[in-house]
Amino acid sequence: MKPRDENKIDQIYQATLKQVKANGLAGITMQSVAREANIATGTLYIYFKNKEALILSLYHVCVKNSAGVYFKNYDPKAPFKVSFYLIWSNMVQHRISSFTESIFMEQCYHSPFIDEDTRKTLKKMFEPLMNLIKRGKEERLIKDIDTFWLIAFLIGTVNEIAKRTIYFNKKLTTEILNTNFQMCWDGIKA
Amino acid sequence: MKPRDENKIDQIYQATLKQVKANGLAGITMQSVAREANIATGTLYIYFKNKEALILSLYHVCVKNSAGVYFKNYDPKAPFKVSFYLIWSNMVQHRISSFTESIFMEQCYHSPFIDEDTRKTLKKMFEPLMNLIKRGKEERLIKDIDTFWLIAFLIGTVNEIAKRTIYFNKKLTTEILNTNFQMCWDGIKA
DNA sequence: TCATTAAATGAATAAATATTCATTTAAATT
DNA sequence: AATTTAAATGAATATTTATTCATTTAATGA
Repeated sequence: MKPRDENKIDQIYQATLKQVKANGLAGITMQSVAREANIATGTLYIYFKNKEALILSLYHVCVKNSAGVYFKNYDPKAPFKVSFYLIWSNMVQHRISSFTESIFMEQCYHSPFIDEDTRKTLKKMFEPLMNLIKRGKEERLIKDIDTFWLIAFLIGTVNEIAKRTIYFNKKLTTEILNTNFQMCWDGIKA
Repeated sequence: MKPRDENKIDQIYQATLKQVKANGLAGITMQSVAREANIATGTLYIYFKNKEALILSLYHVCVKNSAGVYFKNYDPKAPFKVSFYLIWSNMVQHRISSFTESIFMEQCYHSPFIDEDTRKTLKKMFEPLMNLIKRGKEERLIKDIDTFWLIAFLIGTVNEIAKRTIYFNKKLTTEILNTNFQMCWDGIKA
């Protein structure tokens, strides 16, 4: 018997991301995804039940991917600021290197494809970061502000740096990264 | 002769925004917009040539609306920090009170509807803010960092505060607003 | 009041898009 | 090499959605 080409799923995912980046979630069609992936339209339906399943499945893969990367090399025993810098910079770098995934996730968030439950799983992704922030407050290193707003502050800066790096075609040197981190740190430090 | 109901255009805009908030740009159809606006599908085509024209036209209205509000009550002769707080808080408040517009604009940005030129008009909107930032640097009140990244920092925080206020159904009290401003200010101050 | 004119309607049609399926292809097993 | 099995194909079909248009409605001015 003929086995599945296990590369194909990733090929389809990549094609979908590319299409979403170019035309938005509103712009993708099953034919355009198939064309981009160099496969027949019907083949999509061997790997995914329908369009919704494809999008949803890709969404979950993207969420999973991010979560892992954010905490790469994270050592909970390292000093607070070291850990904080690591995670902050992981987030910035991942959002830049996986920018199409980020856009895709953002667009999914307000779409008929993602339901309320799916939305909630996103929250769990940030639990280790929440714990780190709490630790920073306990150690009196950062401001005694509701963790919710401290994280809002972080995520906001991270997102916008990534967006602008891509849209305005900037090269994010270590110097620029550190300058941006400095603003962020000064914002939250006690 | 029967005159046009001049309220109708706004009615259509509001219906479109409501639909986009609920289902994303990928989820709207001319029939769903018409239903939401309590008019017949055909009536949409009296006011707009086609779907693309409707979306594009609404996009321009939204951009125009934001630009004005951000600089409401702005007095260039006021002290820097006063002006800065005013504009920052105008931005936060406008993004919250016009959240559907914000989502819509964000989604349009990556869609087949908006072209490169249209995208550029967004940049002009922030020119007065750029000038204020430059003044702050000249007065040595804020860090000597590329205005581009200072603005990225601001916009990032503003966007995320607005998003979270809405998504997590928070009440943005003056106290919380000021706490958030403090982080932002500490981040950019010299 | 009546005639005129354009708005408004919504069913009908056109166009775009998702999905299916009969057929072909190719890997694996005998 | 022949057989089996599922993948792959892409044209055909089903479905959804955009757009049109013959008809009705209502505001205006003669």
